[in-house]
Amino acid sequence: MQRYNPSAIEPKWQKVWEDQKVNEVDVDETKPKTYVSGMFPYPSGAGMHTGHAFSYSIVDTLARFYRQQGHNVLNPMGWDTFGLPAENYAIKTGTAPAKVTAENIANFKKQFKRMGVSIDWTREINTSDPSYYKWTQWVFTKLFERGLAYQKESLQWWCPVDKTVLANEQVEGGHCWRCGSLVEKKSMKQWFFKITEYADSLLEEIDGLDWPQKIKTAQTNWIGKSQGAEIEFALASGEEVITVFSTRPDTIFGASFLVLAPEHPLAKQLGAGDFVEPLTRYIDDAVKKSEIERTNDTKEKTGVFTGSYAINPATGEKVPIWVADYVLGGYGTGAIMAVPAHDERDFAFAEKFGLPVVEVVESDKNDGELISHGEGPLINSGQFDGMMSSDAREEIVAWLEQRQLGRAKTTYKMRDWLISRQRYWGAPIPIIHCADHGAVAVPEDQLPVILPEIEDYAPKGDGKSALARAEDWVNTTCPECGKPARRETDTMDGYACSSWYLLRYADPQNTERAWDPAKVNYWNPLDFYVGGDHAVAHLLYVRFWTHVFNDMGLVDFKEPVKKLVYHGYINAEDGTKMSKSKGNVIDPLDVIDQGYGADALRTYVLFMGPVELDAAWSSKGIAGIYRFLNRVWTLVQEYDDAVEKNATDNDQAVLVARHKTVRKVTDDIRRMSFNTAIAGLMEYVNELYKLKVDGFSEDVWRDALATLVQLLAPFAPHIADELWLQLGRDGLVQHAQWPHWDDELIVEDTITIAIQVQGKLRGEISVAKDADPEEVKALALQHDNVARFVGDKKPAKIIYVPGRLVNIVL
RNA sequence: GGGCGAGUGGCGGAAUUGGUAGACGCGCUAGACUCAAAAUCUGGUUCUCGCAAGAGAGUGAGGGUUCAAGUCCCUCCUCGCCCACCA
Repeated sequence: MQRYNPSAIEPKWQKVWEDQKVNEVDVDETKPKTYVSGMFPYPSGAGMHTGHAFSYSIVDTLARFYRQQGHNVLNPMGWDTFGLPAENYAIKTGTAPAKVTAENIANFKKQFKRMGVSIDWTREINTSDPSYYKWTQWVFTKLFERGLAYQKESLQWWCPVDKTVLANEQVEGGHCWRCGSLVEKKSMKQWFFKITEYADSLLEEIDGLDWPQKIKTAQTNWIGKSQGAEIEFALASGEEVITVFSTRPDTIFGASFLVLAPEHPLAKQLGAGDFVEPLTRYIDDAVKKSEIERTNDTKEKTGVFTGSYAINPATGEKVPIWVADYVLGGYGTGAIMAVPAHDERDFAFAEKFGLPVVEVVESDKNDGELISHGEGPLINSGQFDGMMSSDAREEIVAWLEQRQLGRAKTTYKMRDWLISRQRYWGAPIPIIHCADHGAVAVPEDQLPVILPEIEDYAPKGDGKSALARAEDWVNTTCPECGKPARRETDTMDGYACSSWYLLRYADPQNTERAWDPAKVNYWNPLDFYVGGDHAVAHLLYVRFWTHVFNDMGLVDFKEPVKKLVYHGYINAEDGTKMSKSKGNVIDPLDVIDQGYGADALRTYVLFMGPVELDAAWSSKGIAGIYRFLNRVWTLVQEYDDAVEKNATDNDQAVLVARHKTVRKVTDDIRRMSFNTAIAGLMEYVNELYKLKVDGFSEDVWRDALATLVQLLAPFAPHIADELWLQLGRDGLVQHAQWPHWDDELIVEDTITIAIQVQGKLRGEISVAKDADPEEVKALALQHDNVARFVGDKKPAKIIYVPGRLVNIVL
């Protein structure tokens, strides 16, 4: 009898799969397709970690499950290689990022292969390879043509350590998402993608996505659509007009002052008399501070009076204009009408500076509440008195519109996507700046704009990438007029590269175009996208690009991903995050090498708990899974023992257990409940061990074991193919038909019915599966313990839930 | 402050439509095998009382709907995550 030895069988089967090219696929209209992918990894020098092991165990289990179901399954892999770690390493050591990246990829690939993941490696892509970024650049030029890529001078988040600008999504609580340093505001000319033009389209499609609610909510909040009105307040002196944005135009009669953001273009000009000096000082101070610093201490409001007044267009009264940093320059119009009676922030400000508070909505305030923001009938609002505030919103906007003092307006929190990076290791922005023609896109036949090799990768903090110093490369000619011109020296945000790779997998070697629509429309959109990160950034950008491609007629669908499987993190044994400094990192390759093998690792990470939850690694836990695989192994080795006895008494029980397990495992995998699917397999194995003692007929036993192997294969593919061979089956498990079950067979002839008296369990009886309800009720009343509780009383009602229980109500 | 989740044994968790709470695993424990240990196998394991049969309690707290509630409704507490002066 052989012992279970994963380190012997796993490399053997990995080689068989590779030699037989079993995972290489092509368009095949005769089969249902399934396209599954994890979010492609950044191949760091540290190699694969438990998060990768978890993600790709989910991906591969789905891939193998649907393959066994007869689907044509695309399970590709690629590398998200542009980015700061490789460049920082290059700056430190002088090694070209491309070289380090190639080494890291080789290492990652080897590690993934040792996991036994069923990847079609002929489709491997690498975002920093010119054959890939040629098409990233091509997409850029298409967006540029459509006015969706544009340049503008603006205040931007700037990371002083990484010496680059950052997108809003890359600033976390005022700190750089990469290095953690405090970010600053800096005014620069930058490239943007006009994602705001797609705000409504992206919002509309969210509802229909089969994605976790928390991700959908996060995206909805990020887009942050709010409907309101722009209202014009004329200055009391002079021609100028201040436009404010409000979602509560119904409260305009209560607007007792205006507040401008320090960045507002009129803020300084409004200074009058003695107020000029403190106003200027306040504005200069506030603008220097980052937005985050300003918003960090939310408690205490600060601000200064400008000395100027505006006219409330509803009341005609003079209202003072203040400047305060609680109003943000970048949202709405950068100016608000303050309605202190119905807004907490305005109230706090009014209270501190002694400004008037006018109630205009009547409502029941709870004890201790000074203001209300609920709905109610208007008061102190002229001709609108008595109207419900919710109705007044439209009426008042219409009234203002008529007098040309305002209009309905929708605003979004989302800003355009800033994509230029003053760094070397990224896809060059394919633009040439010409003195006569301005920014000109590089024509398709001149793509890719190859990232040149240079000596010194370090940015010098002058707001330009190291590319600016590659004079030979920078100097070129204008595609329009042929005169000398200069290349754009910024590179693209890495998120641009990852916004279309899911399409490239469908047609990865195409040199004529980014993809063949026929192939993409066959494979895409993804059926399953697996990851545990990028709730808004990547997952919003990839949606944005796909919406654009749909508008351009390049793809037949708007949404790139049907089902998003968003998984949790695997923490260290003590429940804290794994980190090198704490020394509590589990290396999945070590786990394999310790002798547990890839099958145990894969099965264990899926058994730990529901995929969406965080879980703590347990060395005892993986040992338990190894024990389980060992039991499966041994069960097959003892095949002859069980068959020799050739008894048939247990055949029916084995059959029932088998069909039950097929149903449970199939259902559970379909609903992503891998932990319970594995638990079901354990139950089945325990049951077979018990039944094995008495033996069975050979064909029943053989089917029981073959089914076990098939159901186990998505989780533990190596042991499955090995045992499949031992059982004398042909070929690989993945080429066999997934087992079927028969609902009729699952119900045993005799079933156990629970008996309750007044809802409390008092006993059990066994009845035939098709027993007559009246008969079951009578039997229930005869049960000794039940009779004791019923006593002399006559049951008022007897409820029978077929196949489950009887409840006797007294 | 806003939004979204979640609270079940010693631990991770299960209970898919309101129908026997605690599947499965870990741990613990008793036994078998062994000179012994490991490995393996078999049994037990929510708490309290009881030799047992069984009884009582029990899914964060309190109330409600129902023959029946972990599941539905209301009030509250705690924790986690995301966003956060967005007018």
